[in-house]
Amino acid sequence: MQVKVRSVISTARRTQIVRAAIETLADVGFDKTSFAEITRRAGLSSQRLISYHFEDKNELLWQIVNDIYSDAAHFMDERMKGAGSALERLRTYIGANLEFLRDHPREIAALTEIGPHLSTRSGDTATSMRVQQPVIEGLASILYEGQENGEFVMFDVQAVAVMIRASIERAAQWLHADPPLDFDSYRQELIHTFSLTITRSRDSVRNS
Amino acid sequence: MQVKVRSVISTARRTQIVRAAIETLADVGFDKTSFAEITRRAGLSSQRLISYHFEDKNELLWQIVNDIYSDAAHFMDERMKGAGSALERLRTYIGANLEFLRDHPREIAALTEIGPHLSTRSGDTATSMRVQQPVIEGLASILYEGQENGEFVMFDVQAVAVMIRASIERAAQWLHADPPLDFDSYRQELIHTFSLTITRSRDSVRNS
Amino acid sequence: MQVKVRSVISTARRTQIVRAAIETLADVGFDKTSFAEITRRAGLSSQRLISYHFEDKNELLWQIVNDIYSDAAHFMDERMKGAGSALERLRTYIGANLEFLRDHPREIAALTEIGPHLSTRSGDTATSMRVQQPVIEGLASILYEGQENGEFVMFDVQAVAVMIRASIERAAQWLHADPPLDFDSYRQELIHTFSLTITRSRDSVRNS
Amino acid sequence: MQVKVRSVISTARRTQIVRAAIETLADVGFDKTSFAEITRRAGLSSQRLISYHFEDKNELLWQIVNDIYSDAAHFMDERMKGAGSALERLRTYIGANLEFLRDHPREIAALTEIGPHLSTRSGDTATSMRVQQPVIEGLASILYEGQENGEFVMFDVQAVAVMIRASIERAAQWLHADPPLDFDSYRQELIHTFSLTITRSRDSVRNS
DNA sequence: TATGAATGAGCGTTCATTCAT
DNA sequence: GATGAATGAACGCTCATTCAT
Repeated sequence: MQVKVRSVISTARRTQIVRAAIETLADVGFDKTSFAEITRRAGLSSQRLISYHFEDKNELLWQIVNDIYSDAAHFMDERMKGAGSALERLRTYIGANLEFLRDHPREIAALTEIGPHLSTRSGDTATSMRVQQPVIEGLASILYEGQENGEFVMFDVQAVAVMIRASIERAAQWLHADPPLDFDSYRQELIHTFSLTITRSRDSVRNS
Repeated sequence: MQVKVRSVISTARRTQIVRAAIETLADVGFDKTSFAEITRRAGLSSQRLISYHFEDKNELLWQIVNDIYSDAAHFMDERMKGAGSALERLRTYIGANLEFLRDHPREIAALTEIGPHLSTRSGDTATSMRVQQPVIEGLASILYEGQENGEFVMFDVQAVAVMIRASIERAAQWLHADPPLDFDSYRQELIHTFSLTITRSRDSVRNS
Repeated sequence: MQVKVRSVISTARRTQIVRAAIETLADVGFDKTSFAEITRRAGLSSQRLISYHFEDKNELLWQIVNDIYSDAAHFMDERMKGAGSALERLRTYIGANLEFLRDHPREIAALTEIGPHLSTRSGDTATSMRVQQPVIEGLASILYEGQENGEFVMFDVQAVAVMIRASIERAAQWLHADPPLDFDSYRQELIHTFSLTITRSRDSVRNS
Repeated sequence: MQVKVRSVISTARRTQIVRAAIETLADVGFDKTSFAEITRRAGLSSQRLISYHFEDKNELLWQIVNDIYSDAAHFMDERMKGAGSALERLRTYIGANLEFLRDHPREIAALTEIGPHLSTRSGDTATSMRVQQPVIEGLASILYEGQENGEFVMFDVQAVAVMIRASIERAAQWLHADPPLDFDSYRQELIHTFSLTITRSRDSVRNS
């Protein structure tokens, strides 16, 4: 796999542009995030600077997504280090995720805006599913682990993973809504709810 | 408030256009849903027909949203009729919602596409929050009711309502993903999880 | 086959634009013939007028080519009417072709400029060969006819047809060069040369 | 006239670039032959390398043309050495020209692409005439010679020279067309046709 | 009620070239 | 001798909308 070597100065410029693009996306939304608008906000000398440093708009978008995902992954790894049992891992996972959301509202907003507009590098129709799938799987692996070692009861891992991710991600928009969701309360309810459901047998109550 | 009177023929045309717009949105996404594209797909005589029957693009979008919400509301009302207790109402609410999602994939897809692009009539920055707020409140009222009559324990209603809505709405994209989520299983897990959390006291287990 | 119906006014506009495009191509060459330049020269109110009346640049190009070919075909048909024998037909063909070239220098210049830049409607790589092939075949049919009825001797029809077309078409640029080619003299030499070669047996002199 | 002195290494680089440019022109045509594209194909380290070694694009184009013309001239000189009479010289001229075309398809393709885009060094509008004029004159001198020593009859030398050049040059595109022109047959017909016309008096047959 | 015609503003992208080492 | 970085100008094209019947 060919890895492009970039100079220090080039990398710095790319970082600057990515930063400006994130701010622009968060402020005015995807539709109005044109190269011209980014240029304006970043105070770049020319719009051409962007197309000079990025192959095309899609490459810029991917760079943004990757940068943010890298940050998030690094943050998560740090937090997950101390976690032992599957239950503890799950609680840490949820808590850390919510904290990242809370502390990086603009990055998350940018991600949300970009979501539906990502094209695969080969030009195929984009599908945000493809980006979310591995995220779901990461969470699912924690749940499987708990089931295997007997910490958790049996349940539909896929379904529960989707619910947890949905509940985490949806928090992003409500945390900065007006009035905002109460962060600590939401985290507690979220952790409580899913700790409960994965530790209580489905035998007793069956519902249509 | 001024209420516009429309002739039968005008209403029929609007319906036709709304239908075509929904199909277009579901097929090609928001970005490519131009008046020209809708015109093409609907076989309309002129693109001008759309701007004649709708003030502007935003009005068309609102019409689509309102039409679909009306359908959904009507469907929900029918299903909620027989439900007695708050718990039963909640379970019916979740189940009916999921069924509507499953049975109206194209309408939901259209709604999803439109979501981030709705502007208020006054031209202000759009906020999908404003559309979702009353939906959350509708659900919250069921939860409050259960708490008041002692069916449910005390918990953060707002938080739980958000989680439930998130879990419902996120189902839409996974139900038609490849491979798809198992509908019945997802419904069961969803109902089970939230039935559990609203009936079990938070006293015992406190988590960070 | 779907035939687009155009209003009188639309057709007039298209004609006006095609005319302006021909003049522009003849004056400044293909590279500088942008929509903006055509707009300027034609005194159009907006560059958008062109993309309104033509699907894209390629459609405009094809319209130009077709219009000129139609004119040429009509002119040729008129002149060929009286011609009887194959030899007479060939001489008329050559003479009429040269006259059209002489009398329509700007159209020919436009055609020459467009030549290498035509794309097939399906977007495939263009090949000027595909446009020239039928022209060669039209000429070849005259030569075959003469061979069959004994007016002409046997020779490589394809080769001679290519030479005649080359000699005709190349005249276009020299007729308006500085100093210009002498039209009457060129016509006479051209007709003489090929009348001779198609009526003299190849038996006697064979050359490497 | 100022003659630029170039180092060995500089000359080698120029040659490399010229070669890459020829291949690019032959493969993708003039329009897509940008510095960036040439750089890519040649595996050059930077697009800047081209503008470093060549004043501007036009100088690169002229270098290509001159290089190819030099090759052709050298090839022609070799072949023409043995030819004695004017007729023999003409036949050799035609044959050798066609062979060069056949054996250097990519160079000829490059030349054809460049043709209409050459500008004079002073920046004036290009004229391919100026490049072709001396070529015509070289051929015309053979014809004049034959007329003067009585080998050929009297005819319009300019006209016949243009026809011969046209017939030679047009062969280039048909030789590599699909299906291709038969090379040997075309050469024979070409030589036969023009041998004939320059040795037969115009007195007898006069045509309109 | 419907339509054709027109339009200004904006888009991402491409180009050869220049600046500064 | 070579290079990275930067740049203004232009391109074809798309958009929702307005004008005028």
